[in-house]
Amino acid sequence: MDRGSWNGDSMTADARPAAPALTERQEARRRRILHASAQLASRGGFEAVQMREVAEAAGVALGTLYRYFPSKIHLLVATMQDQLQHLHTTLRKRPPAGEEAAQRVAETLMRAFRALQREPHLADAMVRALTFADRSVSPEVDTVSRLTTAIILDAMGLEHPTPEQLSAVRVIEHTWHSALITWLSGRASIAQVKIDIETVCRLIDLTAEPEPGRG
Amino acid sequence: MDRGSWNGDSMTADARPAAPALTERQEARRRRILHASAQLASRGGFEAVQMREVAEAAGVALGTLYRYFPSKIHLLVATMQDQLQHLHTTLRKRPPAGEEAAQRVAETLMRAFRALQREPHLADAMVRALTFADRSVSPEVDTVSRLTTAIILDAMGLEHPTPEQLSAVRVIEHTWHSALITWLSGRASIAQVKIDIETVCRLIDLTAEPEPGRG
DNA sequence: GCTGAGTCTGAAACTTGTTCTAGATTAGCG
DNA sequence: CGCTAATCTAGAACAAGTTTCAGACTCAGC
Repeated sequence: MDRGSWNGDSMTADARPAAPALTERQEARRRRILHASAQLASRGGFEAVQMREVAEAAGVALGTLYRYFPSKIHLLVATMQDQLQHLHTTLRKRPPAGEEAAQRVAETLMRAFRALQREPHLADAMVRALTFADRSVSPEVDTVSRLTTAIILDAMGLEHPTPEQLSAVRVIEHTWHSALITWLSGRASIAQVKIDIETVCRLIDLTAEPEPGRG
Repeated sequence: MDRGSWNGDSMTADARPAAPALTERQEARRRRILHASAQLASRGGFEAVQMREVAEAAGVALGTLYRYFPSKIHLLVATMQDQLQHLHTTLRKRPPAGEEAAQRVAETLMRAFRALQREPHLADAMVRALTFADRSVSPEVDTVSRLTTAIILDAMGLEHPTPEQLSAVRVIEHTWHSALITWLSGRASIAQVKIDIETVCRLIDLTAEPEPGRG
């Protein structure tokens, strides 16, 4: 059971060694870029996020954009990181209310899903980038994955998941991403996504280890 | 220029009407193209499948390639269709031997997985195309999905699945695609993919309904 | 065999992600 | 303040997917 050494409390998902303390203006540039990216994505999805337009909207030269984010995929995955962090904070303020872990996870994911429905184009851009990412984006995609895992574990209310439970969580994540894709590409309805999420969440019950002293 | 009327003919149950009786030379061209695509993909994955190179390797003009497959994604999804059909035939010759449906499905998917491992670059190209496909490729992606469903249902040995079981199959497919992606991008090991597949296949047990009658 | 519609070819053009270059600006430092 | 290295800018250039077009070819029907 190796969980790596990341501590789940702080929001600094800084798993990259090469993050040498940006100046204030640089931090501002970075935020402008991410904002422009999200804005363009919201308007027209993956294709609408064109690097020249992002650069212009962010008031930054194309070369600079590429210095901050080495590819369009990197940019969109970073955008997703941003949005997920937002979601995580929101969710922590109002945790799901179900009695069973499976219920709570399903509710959490459906809440996230509804948030995505409000900006389907943005969802499209982020999810497509996430699944299209190749090895060069692995660290960033991994960060997103860890964030998602954290959100699900939060909903389950688990501090020390068993390997079995971690596997169930991974499967839930798989289903979550893939179901999103089928919805985004118009091959599955919202109702179907809901059913799939509820179906996969039943896996949690299978791995629910009877904790000593509980029930 | 629209190719116009394809409706005058017999209405076969085949849900692929976009192929109005190719001549022999056209069929040959199509096969050459798919072959070239698979070959280039095997060598260097998604990026190595360059439309100009596919055209040249297939001995066909670029415009012709685009007439047969309106985009690189269409081409690669069609390539996947081809390979899946192959796999399906192979699997039917030697069906999985497990006693439980869940076992058989897991075995089937692991067999498919091993086949993909033999051509990881090809797998990369096909799976990336599949998940990156947008709405314009929905029909083709759907065909692939139905093929996959058929393979899984075959392994389960089901003729008339319940909606619940179909949902489980969809979740298995989700997991299958997404697990493949994490493996291809180097974020999950082969062992982990195996565990995830086995985990999700446990869902089948949950929906295993006794054959005669329902509660 | 001749014709006309549809198809194929070769090549150029266009689009958008990415890279490169030369000069201007900024940040850190003595 | 003045210096130097790093960063930023504008813009050209390059790469690969896609589109377009004029002309050559194929094929079904006469």
